[in-house]
Amino acid sequence: MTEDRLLAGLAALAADAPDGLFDRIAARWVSVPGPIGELRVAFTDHGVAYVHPREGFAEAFRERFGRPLLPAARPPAGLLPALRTGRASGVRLDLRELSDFQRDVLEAAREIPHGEVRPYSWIAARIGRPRAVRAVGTALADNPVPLLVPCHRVTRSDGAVGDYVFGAAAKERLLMAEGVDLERLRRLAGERVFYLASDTTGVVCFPTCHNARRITPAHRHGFRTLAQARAAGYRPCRTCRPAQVAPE
DNA sequence: CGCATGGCCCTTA
DNA sequence: TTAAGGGCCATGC
Repeated sequence: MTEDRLLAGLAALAADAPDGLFDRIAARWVSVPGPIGELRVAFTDHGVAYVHPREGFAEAFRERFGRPLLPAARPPAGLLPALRTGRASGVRLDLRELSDFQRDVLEAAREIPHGEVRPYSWIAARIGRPRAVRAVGTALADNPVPLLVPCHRVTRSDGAVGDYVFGAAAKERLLMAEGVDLERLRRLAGERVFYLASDTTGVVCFPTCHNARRITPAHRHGFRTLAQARAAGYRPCRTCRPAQVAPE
């Protein structure tokens, strides 16, 4: 269409423009392998701006950003290892289009370690808006850079996996590939256990916290709420910070 | 213990 | 300016 040619023309002009101009006008894209199939990734000089399955990528990008796209010769620094390992700390992100709230949500989600999960309410508390739980879900649904911001590691407080921008099934696959024992989490949730404590350390954790995984069964105690764990004399783990959910 | 309900808050139309 | 609705949550049967 003529609109596409106009955009392509603008992009070509922008590509030859002085430093800094290009990424205010356009973006580049590459096709890369991802954990759930081939992905296309758009980026600017500021970092990765968009991650989307190959199917429908260009249309979705245009709808969202309304900017021209040019193919890139090579992926941005750190992208391939980030997607291969699921640890994305080494890749820069371009989140300039987002609201402050959305950026806060994504930054909090980025703190969740590989192989672990946290509730939506944990994110809400972490960014200082403990009641904005639904809004957190909305912000994650709009995450422009899934996988790099691991929104698949945000799950529901009742133990269910919850929804995902690429579908709940993909979320489960990603988590299992990271070593999250969903079966065990479901079993615990069935017993209404959402926190695990150790009577040797006196610390209470989220079940997937790497500190919780090492608790010897004989010393492990499950709790339904953080308040109950506290009442039993446990203090919240400083690594997984379950206190974020129920401050006080 | 599964389901319904009211609550909350950010974004968009 | 307002209103509606969403990757949720806590509570109450």
